[in-house]
Amino acid sequence: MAYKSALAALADPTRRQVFERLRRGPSPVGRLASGLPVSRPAVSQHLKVLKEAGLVREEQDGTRRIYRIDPRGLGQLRAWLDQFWESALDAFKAEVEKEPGAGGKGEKRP
Amino acid sequence: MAYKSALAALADPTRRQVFERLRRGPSPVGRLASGLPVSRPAVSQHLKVLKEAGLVREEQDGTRRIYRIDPRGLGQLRAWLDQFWESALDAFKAEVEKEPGAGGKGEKRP
DNA sequence: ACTATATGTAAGTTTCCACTTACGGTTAGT
DNA sequence: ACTAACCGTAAGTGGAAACTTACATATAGT
Repeated sequence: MAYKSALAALADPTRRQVFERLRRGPSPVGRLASGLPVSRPAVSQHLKVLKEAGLVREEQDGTRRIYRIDPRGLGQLRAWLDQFWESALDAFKAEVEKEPGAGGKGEKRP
Repeated sequence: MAYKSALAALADPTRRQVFERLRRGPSPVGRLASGLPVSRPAVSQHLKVLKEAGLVREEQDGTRRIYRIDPRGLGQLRAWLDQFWESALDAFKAEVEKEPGAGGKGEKRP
């Protein structure tokens, strides 16, 4: 049931920027904050939300904390999405089979 | 770039309930609203957001509007997620290969 | 034509959240 | 021990957004 917090976390634009920046590899907080239009404490708060959603992992290295993407939360979100994906495809297939002869409104060359 | 609005749309709990209810098949607005803890106009507003995000489709049938899940927005969201999925797996693999002999902290049977 | 049903929209309110500034804590170096 | 660097947390504030009530619109049936 962690897909809920993952969705809420990735909904915010700034938080998404932080997350997308981590896609290029692990990084300490200060480096993430530089280049972003918000303050460093804001980035810290965003990282906390991402961490609680299972989307990032934290590792201490001396005085800095290295953050990296955690595949766990990503996997749960993907699994949740796939449910809808299969349902939507099934429904679409069933609807196409229900219309026998013509192709419906989307007919090619009238 | 529609994955942004899709994420924002699915972040809200009530909107997610509407969307998950549509997973069982198409439905008019009134039926969606009954059984939800919010008013019917609220559901209408949520459906508008979901529609603009490409997550649902609308079809008029007499005096009612039938809503159903639209695979388009779902697909874009899935594609965006897969980028991170592959990146995260690559990074994880590279990190494992970087530690040669021992298995790190996760060693089995010390 | 009139009524009832089903839905979208406008206006207003309240709650929540992203952000900033200020502060405290921890580690490395001299 | 003292200083500097790096980071998390607390408190406060502005703005967005989810919700309700009230109103407008369109279709179907008699």
